[in-house]
Amino acid sequence: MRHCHKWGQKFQDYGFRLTVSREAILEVLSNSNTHLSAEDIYLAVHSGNPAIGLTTIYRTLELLEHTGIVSKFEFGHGRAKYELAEEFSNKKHHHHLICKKCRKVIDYEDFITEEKEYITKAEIGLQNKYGFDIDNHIIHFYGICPECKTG
Amino acid sequence: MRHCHKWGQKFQDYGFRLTVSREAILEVLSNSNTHLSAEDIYLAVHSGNPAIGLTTIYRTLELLEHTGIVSKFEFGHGRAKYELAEEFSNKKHHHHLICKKCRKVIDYEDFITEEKEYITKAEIGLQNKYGFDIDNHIIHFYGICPECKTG
DNA sequence: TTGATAATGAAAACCATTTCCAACTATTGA
DNA sequence: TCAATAGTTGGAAATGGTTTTCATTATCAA
Ligand SMILES: [Mn+2]
Ligand SMILES: [Mn+2]
Ligand SMILES: [Zn+2]
Ligand SMILES: [Zn+2]
Repeated sequence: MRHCHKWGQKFQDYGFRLTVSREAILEVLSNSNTHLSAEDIYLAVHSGNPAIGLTTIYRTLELLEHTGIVSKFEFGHGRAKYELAEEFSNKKHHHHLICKKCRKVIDYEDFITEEKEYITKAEIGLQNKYGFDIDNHIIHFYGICPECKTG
Repeated sequence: MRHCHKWGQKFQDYGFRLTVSREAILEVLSNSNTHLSAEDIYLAVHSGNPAIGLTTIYRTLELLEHTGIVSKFEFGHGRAKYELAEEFSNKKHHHHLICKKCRKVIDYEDFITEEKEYITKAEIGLQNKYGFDIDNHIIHFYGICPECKTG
């Protein structure tokens, strides 16, 4: 095992090999504090290792999402965005505030205590009523950001 | 004014013409109680009026979303889904429970009282802190449905 | 080493959505 | 009534993010 990052073990536990490309992609994701598109990651990885192709980025992201190491978001802007999952990130549990005009996405960590209370109650109730095993949720607020209001 | 549907007025208030195609599309949307893709709507509309093209479906849906008559959802399954907005639908305020395996989407209206309490507080707080004008929110729960668990 | 299996890059395919454009339709004002 | 104007339309083509294909290469266990 090359590195002993927290994600490395989990990834290998799934039977996947921790290759140079895959580590480079995870490196980019953990050094970023925003949401990255596949192309963003491709360009960043490329500067250190130009041999890595875009196909590998997509394939790796699929595995990382499947293993729960990264979270994939569709904000409705035509391309998926990725970020390290809560468990592997230095970011806290957060949700998203999205400007409908300029498409800016803000991470916010406010009101998480109140949220947790509501989410927990809803999850338990929905699991009982609909028989789902719920393991994830998404909350997005949509509006117009201050820059777009005045601009 | 051909019909006096609640949406007709709003649509024309925006300066758009209420054409046969557009009414046909709205008719399909209001007779459905699930989320429809552009192609779903195209096929349904086609049975009554084969002259209406897919391009018109997309164009009309864009206008309807812009005027707030329909809501557009990206569940992450490759195609957008549409449903009549709360104000024009006979459905109540609801959110979505999504199976990660079979991609089934369940509308639920449970825990809306508790939700409203949390959402209102968060909206006000976020508007103050980040200066956004928030007018919409989305809550999705992801998990595995009972059929996919046993199947 | 060796052989089996997994991972890779480049090019091509895919496919939902958008764009273009020429024809058509509704509205307006002489 | 009749243009002139502006809005709407369908089909074909283009777009662009993502996935598939396939031949080659890297990894790992024996
Ligand atoms: Mn985020
Ligand atoms: Mn719904
Ligand atoms: Zn903005
Ligand atoms: Zn299912």
